[in-house]
Amino acid sequence: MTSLTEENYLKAIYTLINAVDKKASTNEIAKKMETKASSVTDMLKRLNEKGLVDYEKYKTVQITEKGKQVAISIIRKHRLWEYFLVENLNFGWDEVHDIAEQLEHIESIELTNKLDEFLGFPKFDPHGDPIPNSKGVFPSRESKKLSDAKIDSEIVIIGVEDHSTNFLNFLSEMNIELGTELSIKTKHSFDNSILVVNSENQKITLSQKVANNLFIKIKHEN
Amino acid sequence: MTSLTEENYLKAIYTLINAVDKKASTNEIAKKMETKASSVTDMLKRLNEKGLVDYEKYKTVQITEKGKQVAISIIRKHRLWEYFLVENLNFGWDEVHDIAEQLEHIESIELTNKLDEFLGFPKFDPHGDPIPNSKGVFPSRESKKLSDAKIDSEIVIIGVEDHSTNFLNFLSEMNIELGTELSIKTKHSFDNSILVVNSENQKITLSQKVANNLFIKIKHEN
DNA sequence: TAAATTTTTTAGACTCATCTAAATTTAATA
DNA sequence: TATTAAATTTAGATGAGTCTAAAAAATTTA
Ligand SMILES: [Mn+2]
Ligand SMILES: [Mn+2]
Ligand SMILES: [Mn+2]
Ligand SMILES: [Mn+2]
Repeated sequence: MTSLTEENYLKAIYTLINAVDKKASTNEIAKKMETKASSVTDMLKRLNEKGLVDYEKYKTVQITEKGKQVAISIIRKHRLWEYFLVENLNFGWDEVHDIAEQLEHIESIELTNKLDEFLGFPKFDPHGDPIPNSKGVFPSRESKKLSDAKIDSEIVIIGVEDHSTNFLNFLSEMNIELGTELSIKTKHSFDNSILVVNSENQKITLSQKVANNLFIKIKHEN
Repeated sequence: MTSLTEENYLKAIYTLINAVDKKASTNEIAKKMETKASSVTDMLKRLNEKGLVDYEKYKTVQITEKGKQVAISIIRKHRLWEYFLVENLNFGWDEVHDIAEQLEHIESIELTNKLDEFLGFPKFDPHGDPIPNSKGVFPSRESKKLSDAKIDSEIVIIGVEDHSTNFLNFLSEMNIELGTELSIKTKHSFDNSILVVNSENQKITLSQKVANNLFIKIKHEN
């Protein structure tokens, strides 16, 4: 039995460990969980006791296979529910995260799998994040960023790195969503911003920060 | 803010008060909540403090308008989710209650209303229980029991009083579900059992206990 | 390497929700 | 009405999860 709180800690630890150049230190976990470092220490002891993490004091924590499976299962549910909310209930992609934060803790393997089937076994959620299957395996995908795209190439937006409502709203204003096709026109070397053109011939200038937060698939490299 | 636990207590108190010949005594609440009377007393103090119930010690509790609205909102969510699970995810009507017990606590009025819309604003859940609308109003319905049906009348099963998996399984074995049409043939006075015939000419004998747990609509009274 | 700073852990306290055992009040019965 | 029984509340304890303040360890800087 894992409590709602334990599940949230495991998810945070898992994503911290799997992010580049980040480690699951007490402070990092506290920041992600919006709690205090002392609370994290308490929880790490408990998770260690339950065999969900390997923890020795003053050393950075490692997640066990058991803990990893819990984390992946929570991520699977989160992303499936987000997909449901956007595709079936007509929510915007910027409105679903908080609701999915609640739904991801509903405990019923049968429910998760039937939901997956009902949705048609989607591989990616509304933000382009991969959805692990019922065995916990993530679909693979080349993950290039818009900032890596070459001039004159044609690309499709397939995901976002930053999931904040702020960023998603900004993209909507720029007429960018998942599936949007863009041609790369110019890269300005003085600020690394990129000029792109969409299928309706609109010119859009995107800052390096924005380009760094967009995952793409390359259609053509001229 | 109402916690998950408070919501469950309010739902229990509400249904106890609205059931015939039952009052929301400490012991009754404890029985329904599968907890101890002393825990109930603690919770009643807290709910009273929050203005969700009117409670004075040693007197039976009353629910306030505020508490009633919370309870109805939980019931609304419970029944909408049950409907979704049966209609969209292909669960059986005997499998959905426990999952709905979890889903009913998801907090998002927008989600509830969008789910309602997605489902086509259903009026009754898979067990025939009325679903309150977004304003908390229950659809009305004549609620006759099968045990009240007259000989030679034709009726439709529209609901169950007993929601236990046991009873629902039994009904499935008897080929009875919501919408099943039956003709009342004989009432045996010595044990009050009823002989009915379904649309496929199957003869089914139902005990008084069963007949007392089935809500019906009358189609014909010959 | 020693001092200063940052990170992490511990100690102790708090809330929510629960329990058992005992005390109190209410209801039933003789 | 007095006694007994049942229902209810109080007292005190526990566990999960959190916090602040202080101590201890690790890291950085001089
Ligand atoms: Mn999300
Ligand atoms: Mn997502
Ligand atoms: Mn139910
Ligand atoms: Mn129901």
